[in-house]
Amino acid sequence: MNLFDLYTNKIKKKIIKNKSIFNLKNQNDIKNIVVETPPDKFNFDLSSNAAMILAKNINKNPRVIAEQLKEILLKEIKDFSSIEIAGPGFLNFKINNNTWQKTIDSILKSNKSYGSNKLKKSFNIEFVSANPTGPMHVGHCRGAIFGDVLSNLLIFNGGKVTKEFYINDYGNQIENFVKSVYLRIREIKFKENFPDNKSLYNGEYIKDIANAVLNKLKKIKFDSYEKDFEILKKESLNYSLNLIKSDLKLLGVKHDLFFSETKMVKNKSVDKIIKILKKNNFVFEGFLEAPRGDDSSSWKKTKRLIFKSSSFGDDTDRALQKNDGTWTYFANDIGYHSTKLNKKYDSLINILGADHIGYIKRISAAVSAMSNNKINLTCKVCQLVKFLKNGEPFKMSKRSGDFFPLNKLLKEVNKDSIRFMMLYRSNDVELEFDFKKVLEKNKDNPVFYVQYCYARINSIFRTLKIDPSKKTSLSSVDFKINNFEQKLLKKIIEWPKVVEVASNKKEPHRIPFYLYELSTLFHSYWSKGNEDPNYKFIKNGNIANKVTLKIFQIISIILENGMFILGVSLPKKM
RNA sequence: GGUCCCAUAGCUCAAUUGGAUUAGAGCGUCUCGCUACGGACGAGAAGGUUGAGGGUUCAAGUCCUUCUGGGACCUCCA
Repeated sequence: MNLFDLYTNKIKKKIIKNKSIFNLKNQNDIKNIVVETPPDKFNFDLSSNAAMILAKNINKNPRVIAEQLKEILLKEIKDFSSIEIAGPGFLNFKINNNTWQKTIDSILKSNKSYGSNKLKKSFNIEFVSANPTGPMHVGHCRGAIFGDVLSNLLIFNGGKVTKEFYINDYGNQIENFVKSVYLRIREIKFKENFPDNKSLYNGEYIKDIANAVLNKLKKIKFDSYEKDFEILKKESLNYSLNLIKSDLKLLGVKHDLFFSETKMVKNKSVDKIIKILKKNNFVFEGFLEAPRGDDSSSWKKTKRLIFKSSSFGDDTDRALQKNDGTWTYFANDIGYHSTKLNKKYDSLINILGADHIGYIKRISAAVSAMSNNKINLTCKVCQLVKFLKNGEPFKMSKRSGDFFPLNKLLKEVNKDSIRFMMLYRSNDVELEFDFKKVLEKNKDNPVFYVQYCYARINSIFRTLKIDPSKKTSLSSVDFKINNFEQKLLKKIIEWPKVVEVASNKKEPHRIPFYLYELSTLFHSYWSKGNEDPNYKFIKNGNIANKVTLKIFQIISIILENGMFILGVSLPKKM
């Protein structure tokens, strides 16, 4: 039930039916016709640019065409009580009572699926993919929530989604990590000093991991790093991956698949795909210039495999092999993405942090090369989050240094507030997260404001002793609405459109903004009753107008569906 | 030197995938409304050359281009 699509199609059909009047030669010429919500000042329910699009194609005055269209639409579509021509040639429509009644009942009937556009596509969304070298920090939080909510959104909209976590359990970083755990164990067991070395991980949490591993591996002597490496690696990675999983769980984020880089390297996925790319001339053997940067001393100009990413929009070609001939991170990632392509998703999506922007072009190039330009990888970037407390930059204790663990944040702020606020910004702007403010119970805090709206609606149903999920038919009732209800209905029919746009543009922030606006209209109506008794919707313990009740039922359905997408709770009482 | 993101009211941000003589919210400022259906709210006012210039379009905050300012990134790391 998307009225905008419904009437766009109806209007197009009527134009095609009367194409001689409009001199319409090609049906393609009207593809830009849309039905939208008119600005509030016009006091109409729907609007369309149809006349202007037609005018453009046949070079006529849009207002003249609007007149002709108005006649035809009023006569042939029975759903409008009036049509007005405004501005340069916009058509504004008022929906008649009969159609409102049908619309309301149909929305109530669709209930938990109201807003879904029955999109039939499959998606793979890779997000978080934090290095398994410790617990999650707050920097991961925005991307985690973004990915999770985008998934919920696409699922709600009818898509099939696989949520994936790529475990970077391979390479130098992992060796440094394992070595750090080993040295911490030596410190605990033999009182050896932990060396001062930049490449080692010296966060406090490494001690926790060391203790846990030590506890589990009681039989091992820890007298040789080389000898114990494999078992140490296995246990350390396992432990930190579990830390990450438990952090994610606290945030309400759950992945469908954890994909190990090591496993993929071992089963030769990388070698296979690079062989294919080589065969297709996307990979060649050559030399690269020494990289800019402070550590070019170890650089050797050796012959290595290079991917022609510049042929697919990247700025330069990229190395697939290191000095020693082993695969680069990029090569492994190509292997990883080839396994995603093998699973035949309609669309691949990666959620990245701002610090990985430079990586987008090359991995997108690789996906294009592997799929013959058929699949493109959509990368959504989440900009940085600035953490504040009462407007001041938040500083961690000296002990923990720069590392701000996610679970510490979760101890101060509940998951609902974190989730909602992390989405209350477009993903490509920096976000300020003040975790004093998000706990306030007032209008400054949008999470609360939306939840409060729902609580108020439920209080009405409690007062009336009516089960909010019970639906009665409107047909026998006189359809009468006031201006507040009119505005609410206008907003209500926007919901499927909001879901559609958010889903198409992959911009989940549109959901909380919409819920906030809907709540505003409701709170405004509620307060009007105090000012003017004519607007009280309960009179003598009974509902004054049954239509009002249905509108409130619909609002609560939308709030439920919206908060389901956001993964935020919605208490009936506060 | 390069790539990408951002710039809208005093502050923080929206803006229906290019729409409407009047660009919207919240906070802050000023004014007003409560023993109610839950005031944890609401109503009103003031506040703008949408960073600057040029272009495309019937229509530009939105697209293209140049410039200015802010941010992220620029290993064969992960």
